Amino acid sequence: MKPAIAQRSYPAAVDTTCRPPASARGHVGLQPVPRREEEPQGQRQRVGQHAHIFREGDRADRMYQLVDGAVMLYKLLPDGRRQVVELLSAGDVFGLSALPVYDCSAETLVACNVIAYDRTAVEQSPDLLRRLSAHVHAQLCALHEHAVLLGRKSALERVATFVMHCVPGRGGFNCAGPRCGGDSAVVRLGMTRQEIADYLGLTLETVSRAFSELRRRGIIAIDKQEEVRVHDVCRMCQLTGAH
Amino acid sequence: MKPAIAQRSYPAAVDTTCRPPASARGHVGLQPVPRREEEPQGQRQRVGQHAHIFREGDRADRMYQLVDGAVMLYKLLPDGRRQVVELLSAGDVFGLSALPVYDCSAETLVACNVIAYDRTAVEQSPDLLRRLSAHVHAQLCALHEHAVLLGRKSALERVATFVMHCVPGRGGFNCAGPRCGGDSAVVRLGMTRQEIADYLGLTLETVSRAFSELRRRGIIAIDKQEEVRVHDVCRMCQLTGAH
DNA sequence: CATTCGCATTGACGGAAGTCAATCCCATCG
DNA sequence: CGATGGGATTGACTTCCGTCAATGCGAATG
Repeated sequence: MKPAIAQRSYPAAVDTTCRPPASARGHVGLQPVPRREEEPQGQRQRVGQHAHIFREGDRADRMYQLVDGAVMLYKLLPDGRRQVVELLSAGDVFGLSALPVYDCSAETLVACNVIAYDRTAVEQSPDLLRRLSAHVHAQLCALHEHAVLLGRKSALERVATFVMHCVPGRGGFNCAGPRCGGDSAVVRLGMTRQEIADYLGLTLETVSRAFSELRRRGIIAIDKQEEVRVHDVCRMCQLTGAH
Repeated sequence: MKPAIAQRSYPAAVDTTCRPPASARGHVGLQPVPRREEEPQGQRQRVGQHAHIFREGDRADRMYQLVDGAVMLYKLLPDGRRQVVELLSAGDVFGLSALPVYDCSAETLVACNVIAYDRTAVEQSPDLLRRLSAHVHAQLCALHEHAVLLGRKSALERVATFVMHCVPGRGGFNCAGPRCGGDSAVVRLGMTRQEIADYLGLTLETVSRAFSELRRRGIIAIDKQEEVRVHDVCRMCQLTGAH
């Protein structure tokens, strides 16, 4: 009956609005920080690690831009399956919604600084809107790319893509640069296997096996569990399926 | 070696820019239509069925809004795997890109009317930008929802979700309305099994089997291959995984 | 009417990835 | 230092879905 695709499930959402359980780690971590004049109508805030900035179903009266750190946006199915729908880094915009409520939850992966804007203020400031739009368009492209990953890539390709995505110079999937030499790189993942799995549409076991397979092939070494040394960036790049 | 996930593949893209083959059905179908004054800086155009409006890798100097009809946006992997990343209907915006080239291809499913805007014109018209933003935000939510489908749903759930998405009154996944009575509905899919498969991250055989399974369970009847009669909308809704 | 062509359906089979469960590896802490 | 616990790894088994191939079906065409 229940699909075998269910993966490791999260505590079931309590009601039909898909609000995640309050038992999730971390809690409100928003701390107002003295207003900075560079951000005209926004309010700069500091958020602790593993804290929720908002949850699916909350009233969407504010939107955010990430100054530094990393945030993940995720959605839950009522039976507890989770999908991380976006990974955000500095500059990215989140909390936009066409509806009066947020369509997903936002949780920090590390301590972050964000700028919070009133939703109405954004709509009334053409300048602000234009600046944010550029970021939104980039995120649309990233979502398209991620749909390809989720819909068409094998587990190994997904993990390889994810690792490449974490390589500093080559972030954002544009790893087809002219000099794709066999140089190495060290990558900090900053996410647990479970979080990676929920981002890649896999289970944590499959993610772990993929890492082991990459290690077995001599493409990576796993130094400190969260730290991956990519021996041959070029070979890794070819495993992503995009080249 | 080659992942078993490769599915039925399309003619391999010719170069590293992932430009789809010119052999794809349909061709340039843009026909300028007399300027209408309701659309300040846009140019209204008619596009034939199965025509490409732009292709992945083309210079992204224009963006579009769909007036009526249906368009699909897709991306190709170099080995020919295809993923339809968005299905667009009236009002939706497409052709935005953070890069100077389009990140995906746009092909009409039926004859359409579109409004084409110069990219620069949009960026300089606050009013236009604001109006389009609302649609973009809705599309972001749709992409999030689709990521959940691709990452976490079974084949049957994917197909059920797709069919529900086509039910007129309940489009856009908001099928949890108060009166979810056992009423029936007739749905025009307007896509081949292969196109549906490429949208849902499946193969056409799996899509076909899912339809057969739904028929076997008495939930739908397939009248004219493209026309599905949903006997019990409520039961169908429960199969989507979202309820 | 018979042919053809594109698409859909169905079956048999295999493999990639999910499930369940045991073990391992650190980091933290009493 | 040993105990504890959260995460990661690995193995055995299962299953969903992809692959390959045969057949069906309706529309268009000669």
